[in-house]
Amino acid sequence: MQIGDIAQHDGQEVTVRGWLYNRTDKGRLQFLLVRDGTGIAQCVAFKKELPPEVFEIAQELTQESSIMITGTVRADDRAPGHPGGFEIGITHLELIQMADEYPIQPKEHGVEFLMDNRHLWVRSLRQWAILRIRGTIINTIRNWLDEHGYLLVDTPILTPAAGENTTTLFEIDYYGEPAYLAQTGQLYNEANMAAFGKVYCFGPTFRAEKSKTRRHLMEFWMVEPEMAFFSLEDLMDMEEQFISAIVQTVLEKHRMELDILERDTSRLENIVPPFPRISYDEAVERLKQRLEEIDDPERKAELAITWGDDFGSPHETELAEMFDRPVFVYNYPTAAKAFYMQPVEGRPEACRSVDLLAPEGYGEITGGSERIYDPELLKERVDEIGIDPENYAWYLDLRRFGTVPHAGFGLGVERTVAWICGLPHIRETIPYARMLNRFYP
RNA sequence: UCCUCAGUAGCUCAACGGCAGAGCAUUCGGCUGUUAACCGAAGGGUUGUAGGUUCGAAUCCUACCUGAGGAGCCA
Repeated sequence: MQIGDIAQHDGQEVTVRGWLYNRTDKGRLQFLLVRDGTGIAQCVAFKKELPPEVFEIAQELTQESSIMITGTVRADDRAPGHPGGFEIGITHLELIQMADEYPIQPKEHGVEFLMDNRHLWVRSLRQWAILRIRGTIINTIRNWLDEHGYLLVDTPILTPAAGENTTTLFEIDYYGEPAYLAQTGQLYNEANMAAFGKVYCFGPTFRAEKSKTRRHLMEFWMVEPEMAFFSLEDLMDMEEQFISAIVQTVLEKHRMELDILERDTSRLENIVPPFPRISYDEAVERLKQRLEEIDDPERKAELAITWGDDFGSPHETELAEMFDRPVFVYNYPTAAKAFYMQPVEGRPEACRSVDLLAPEGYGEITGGSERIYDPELLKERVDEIGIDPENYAWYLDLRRFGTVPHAGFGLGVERTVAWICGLPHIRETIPYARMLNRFYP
């Protein structure tokens, strides 16, 4: 039996294989909290009802010892667990291994200690809940896209040049040539888009930025859809459907996990289309208005803004707090964005780009745009920013052979998990976080 | 890279210029309904590293190391 299905086994004799999560020693009565990966169940051993050698094992079990338990499931309101309300009256208990003294206790620990013990920390209840939700989010991303006519077309991780010129890359040695870990699959996506219409890539992405915040990882997962004949408006329509489906699926499948995380789910129920849409111009105006209401000089300096500045995270948080669901901000200044973004008609200083800001201070979870499809203009932009056109020859080629208007975006999986789970830090949203100065274990 | 804060028992913390302490974990004893159980006992320390001030430093000063929070950059 799997503990997750315990309610369907009331009154039956079952066998559970797993690990001891915690034990309460009441002398002739032992409460064993056992986890098997699908849930946690209380197993009860009475001295009177068991052979002495079996009870003795129950009495001596250490935290995280591996065991096999046979017993009868019974409903009992007092029984803790996930799901709770049922417990197993032990009739037989077999020890697989008596675990050494386990470092992580069911109590508060510091971040450094927990990260050093991440290989064990993933067994803990909160981490179990988070990573199960992550699994569902990833699964939903793929299902939704597959069901809506998108084809998964993988893009390379080892690449010969920068995807964009703006961020730092991890360089590696490729048989004597420099190569870089991919920071986006987007340029390849554009080639694939012309072959399959609607495509997406989904994989790890690497950024060697020296970022040290609750929102950054050096290695993170990103899904990047790219669609032929899509306008910026089409893109926003699609994104709000897509994001809403992810949130609603988690709500449907993971009430128990959200409960473990003490997530306020009323904030998530709101996440349905349509999402508010404001232009960058309007966003700047709203921030300026907001600034007039603020007296604290430090806060004022943080939120100061003039047209042309990219938003920092204080700006994003402030904007997002004005709405009860994610908000699209579109038409950013061209100078603040990547070279391949389509200019706004008659207004070259702004481009057809759109970021989606999550509520509750979680910041940018998607970033996308219409791409330049005119070959001359794209060539101009490549020359302008001074990157070597030779590295981009194949990319420029795409505009010579049947170029079409198209658009796409990238969604950061970990930021999405952090937002949906209501976590203060992104490091718990990925099994093994790679951060500045930390890549063990 | 910049700013701020913190490193004391396996873990979480106290002691803030005068004997190095508690809870949890571990070991031993007690308890038939615990929810991070409880009660009693025991073991456990080069106070991050190096230097300095002082009769005396975990405590004050300097440098370094490690970590955390924030900024920038971004998903």
